[in-house]
Amino acid sequence: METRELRYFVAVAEELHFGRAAQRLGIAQPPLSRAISQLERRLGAALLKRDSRSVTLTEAGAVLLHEGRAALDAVEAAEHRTRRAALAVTGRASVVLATKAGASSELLAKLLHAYATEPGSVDVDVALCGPGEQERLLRTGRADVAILHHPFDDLTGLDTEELLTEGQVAILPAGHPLTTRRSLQLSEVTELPDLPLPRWPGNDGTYPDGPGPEAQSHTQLFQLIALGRTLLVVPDSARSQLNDDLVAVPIVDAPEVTTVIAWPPHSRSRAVADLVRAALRL
Amino acid sequence: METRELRYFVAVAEELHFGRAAQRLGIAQPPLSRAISQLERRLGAALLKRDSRSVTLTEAGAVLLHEGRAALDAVEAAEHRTRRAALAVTGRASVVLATKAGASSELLAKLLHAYATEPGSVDVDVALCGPGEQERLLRTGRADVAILHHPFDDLTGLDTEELLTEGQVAILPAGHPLTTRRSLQLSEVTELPDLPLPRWPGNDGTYPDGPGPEAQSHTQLFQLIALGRTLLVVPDSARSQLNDDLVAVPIVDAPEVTTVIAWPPHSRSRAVADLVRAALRL
DNA sequence: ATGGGCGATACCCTCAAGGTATCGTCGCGC
DNA sequence: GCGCGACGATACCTTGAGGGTATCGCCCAT
Repeated sequence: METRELRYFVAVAEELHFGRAAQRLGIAQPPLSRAISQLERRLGAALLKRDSRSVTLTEAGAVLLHEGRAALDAVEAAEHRTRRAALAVTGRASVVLATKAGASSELLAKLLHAYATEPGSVDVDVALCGPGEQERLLRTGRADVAILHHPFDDLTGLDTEELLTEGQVAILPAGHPLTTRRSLQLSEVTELPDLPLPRWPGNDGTYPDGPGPEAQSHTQLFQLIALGRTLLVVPDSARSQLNDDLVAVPIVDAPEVTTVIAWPPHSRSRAVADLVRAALRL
Repeated sequence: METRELRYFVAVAEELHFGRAAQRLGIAQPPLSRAISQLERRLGAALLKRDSRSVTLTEAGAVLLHEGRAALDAVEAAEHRTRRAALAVTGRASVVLATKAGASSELLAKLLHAYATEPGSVDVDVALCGPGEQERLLRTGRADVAILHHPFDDLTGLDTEELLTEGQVAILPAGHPLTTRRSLQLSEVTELPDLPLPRWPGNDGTYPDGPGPEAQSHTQLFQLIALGRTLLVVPDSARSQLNDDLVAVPIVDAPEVTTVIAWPPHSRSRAVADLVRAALRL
């Protein structure tokens, strides 16, 4: 199977529409139709059900969509890592560390400092990512290490070491009635009519429906809380970034959040190993 | 990058010889040379150093060899799993479980029984593998689950659950002086001049050099031990397969062996999940 | 009934991938 | 020191896979 075929199939499987998929791929629709049916013939499996008015995935098609995405990621990763390995020879080596913007900043600062003072350390490029984006960077080889948060991020297929486990707190506007409490239940904050949870853009850039305000950045979000428009449930360490307008109250029954350092399997990079070791020593 | 290019590069990188690689790929040498230099141009990186008498990998080339193998495995896995998903619809579904021939047979029997009695269980095809082979089957999608043994098998990039941790014993011919001992040190058995460790064929089918006898199967191996030609260091549970000719003596300082059940990341198979759950209940 | 949306088919064209012949270079043996 | 042989690169040709345009067939909505 060629990666071109996989890319074609993934495009159709995602769009569920040959015309749009072809447009996205920058080719005409007929060659795309042919490529897909050829792929189906070679695999000996129906991947799509063409229902004259709509296209749907078959069981096998759903499998190929998942596995194919992973395979395309792996190919892309091979390409990126090779390019970066070549760069490292003709000049300064560097590692790319992906981290969620605004999360674990204290831990990150300590890590960077600890690593930088090690002998043989290289430059660390920090990539500040939106939610879920870091995982993608790791899997496609655009990043070498990442700071992830279990159970929010999907760790399957990545090698990880746990760094820190902590509870979660609710971030509330100063003066809100709940700020007088010493602790809260999760159920008390998720369904507050006066403070609906904010909505984040999905991977396609659109917002889910709901009552909460649309958020783009952490600073904007904190401002929205201060204005009494929403609230937030975050790991304990985020307290350090609060100002006087905001109050944190522990939520006793929220799932624990584990901050992990993650890297792609089979990583042969000395720098990645050093970074992980530095992180474990913190 | 197309998988064809990757296959070409991996072939050359493994053979370190354009002619042989071309032969292996079933094409002529000139198009291969061209394909590789084209790949190098597109990546903007030298992958091979052509030293007029020999071909060697550059730093970037070594990275691409590793990552490229993983990517090719992922593509192959996508193909296999799709085919099997299609088969599962048109007839009986099944899972392929890979296990090392002759290892953990008791645990395996219990697992298969426990799973078979579960509601909704499907047929389990057991693939008996040579050393290291199971991992490959998993990564290339020809198997869905595997029983692996840490630290012998490489678990990076696989999801695992631990099933059993045990010490190791030396398997000696009955009557050997060491069989009178209640326990042994690892150093006492690895360098015995009268009982050299056996040699297993590598992935290429050839045997490494050394004094020990060449082994092909476990039964053959046990016979070789009984004949006083070699000895073996294996996990404790292998004792159950011994007959009167053989004696097991614990080795106190051998690394502990953990038997794990492993499956590829992102597995969406119900049967795999059920198998893992059954294994954990043992 | 009919027009429009959508995937499949028919047919053509182009270029990239593969083949053959040959060159350039470098060890090595006589 | 010379020529031979091994090996990768280059030159040039051929073919077919992949892409484009035009059009069909089918179904649903109006």
